[in-house]
Amino acid sequence: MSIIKKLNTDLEKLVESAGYSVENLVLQPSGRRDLGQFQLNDAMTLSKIYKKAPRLIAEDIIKVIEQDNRFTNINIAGPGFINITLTDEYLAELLTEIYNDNSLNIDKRTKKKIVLDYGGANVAKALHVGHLRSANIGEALKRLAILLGYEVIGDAHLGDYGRPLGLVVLEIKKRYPNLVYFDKTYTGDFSEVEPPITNADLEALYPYASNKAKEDAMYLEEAREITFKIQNHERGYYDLWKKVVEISKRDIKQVYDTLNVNFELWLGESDATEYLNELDEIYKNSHVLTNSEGAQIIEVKEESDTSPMPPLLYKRSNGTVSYETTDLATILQRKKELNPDEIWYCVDARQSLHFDQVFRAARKVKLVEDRVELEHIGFGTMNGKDGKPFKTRDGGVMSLKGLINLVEQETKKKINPDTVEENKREEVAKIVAIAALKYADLLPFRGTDYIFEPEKFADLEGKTGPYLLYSTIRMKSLLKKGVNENIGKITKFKTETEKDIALTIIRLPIILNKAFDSRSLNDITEYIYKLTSLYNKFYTENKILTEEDKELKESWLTLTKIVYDINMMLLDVLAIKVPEKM
RNA sequence: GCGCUCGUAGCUCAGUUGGAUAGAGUGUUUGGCUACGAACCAAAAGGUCAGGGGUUCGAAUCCCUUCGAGCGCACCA
Repeated sequence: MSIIKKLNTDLEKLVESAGYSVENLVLQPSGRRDLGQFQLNDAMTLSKIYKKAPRLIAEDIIKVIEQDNRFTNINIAGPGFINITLTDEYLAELLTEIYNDNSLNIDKRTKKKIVLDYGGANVAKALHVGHLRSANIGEALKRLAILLGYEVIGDAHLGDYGRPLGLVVLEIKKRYPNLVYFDKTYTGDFSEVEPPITNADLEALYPYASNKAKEDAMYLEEAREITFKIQNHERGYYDLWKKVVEISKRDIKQVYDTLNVNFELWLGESDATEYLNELDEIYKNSHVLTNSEGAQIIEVKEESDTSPMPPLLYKRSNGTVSYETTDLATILQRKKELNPDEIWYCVDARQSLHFDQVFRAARKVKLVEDRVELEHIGFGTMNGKDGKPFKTRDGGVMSLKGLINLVEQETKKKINPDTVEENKREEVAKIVAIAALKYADLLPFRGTDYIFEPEKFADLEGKTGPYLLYSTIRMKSLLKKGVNENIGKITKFKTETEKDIALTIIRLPIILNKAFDSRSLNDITEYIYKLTSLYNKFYTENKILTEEDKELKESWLTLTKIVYDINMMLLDVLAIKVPEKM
């Protein structure tokens, strides 16, 4: 159990010993730091239950708290706020404990297995700025969950199955009609044939084919037929499609690597197709499929609905499966192959209706047991200044590679030539650029839209990734210079700033829990900034290495080490790397 | 039309299981490097929390309502 949690429990017992039963007592940082470090608001809530003036209750409570020598400066203010301060000795003791065992500053949870579906990459399409959030949030949530004791399997779940692939294969056929893949008389092994296509070709092919399909109904129909052929594993088409996936996947993986995003699984929609027959059996036997305008649908309305709920499209009238259906097949696949306790989808919030439908359809036939949680972790759209999904000046989408490059140009200019060797500057500039990008992206709350400005990501001062890296490296540098000094015990504080740092440190478990429960990283990004800026203030207020009071010097170095360790841990959760120097 | 998400400082965003005086960053003005790394630190100015009503000891937060924005509403994924 974490120190802060134990503190809450202890106080809860104290309040109970005063004659009041209280649930989930929370020691909050005081809004009036001039009156105390923490505040308890429970006297006001209790007054309703016990029908007694809150000030009288507060007086009863402080009488017992005063008996506990860990607390000091206990007072009542306003309608019944109880302010509490920890004694310096006790606070110092807590910090020393944390230094010796950082598990005292984290609340582990009971282990569960989570399959996390994130990334959102599609085959034959370049990753663009819209893919940034899913990758960043998904990867960070994964790492956070692991830190808290879960087992997490991240799956890229590539979009490798729908009409886009039909379009791409069709366009390849138009341009290279003589490829053996389209030769019905060819009987050889396709796996040995390399199509003359690069990833760059694919990225250009798809938009071309997509636009053409919008104008040309015949073309669209042809693409549909090819999609159908691929889905039915027709020789040649199916094999070419597999090659396309392979080429594309290599490039996608490279961009994710740059972003420190690593998937345990690289399955795609198509990998679930081997479960389609079984899925059909399940749905047919349950008699939930109905025909509608030639298509098969599943009604997912529920009696409790207060608004219309459209049915789920199970199979299109032309026989192809919809992506609702591949998602259902994927649930079945994950159930069979991984048997998770929870399945999370880190996907754009605009798809909430889709997931609502899929989850309902899955529940309807118990594709997974009721205990298995299915959760859509939707995130907001990156909009342009006009409030609409971001487009570049010429109306196109900005590629992720392009954005990374842009930020890297900025970080390159600021690398310190005195500390970073010339042959490492390129690499360091990249690490710093990725930090800037990821931190800026994780700073707003997950669920709301935010305005995307490339310049904002290239901003390197203030509340930014580079600020955190710079500060953390400076701490490390300090610790290195003080390597022969005593470290390991905090015995005293000299300034209020140090105590603020200490109080921030012991609140870490609350932040981690809140971030996890809200499935958003902004609590963590805010917290690292808060901790770091407090430390920087302390750093400029005091000269640590030349301090003559030995105990104070040891306290300061120990405090530095704790902050440094927390920063390293949290930056790792955010999947942000820290360079040696910058 | 129905539904979802929102509206907080010039700009970009936090804060919403109801707590005291609504916070950051940026921008503007100003001060601090012969000092452990100045991508740093400090200070000032900047608010009708979209408008109105309600609930109560207390509302940016909960309820109602008006206005405004974005998104979604089966044969794309």
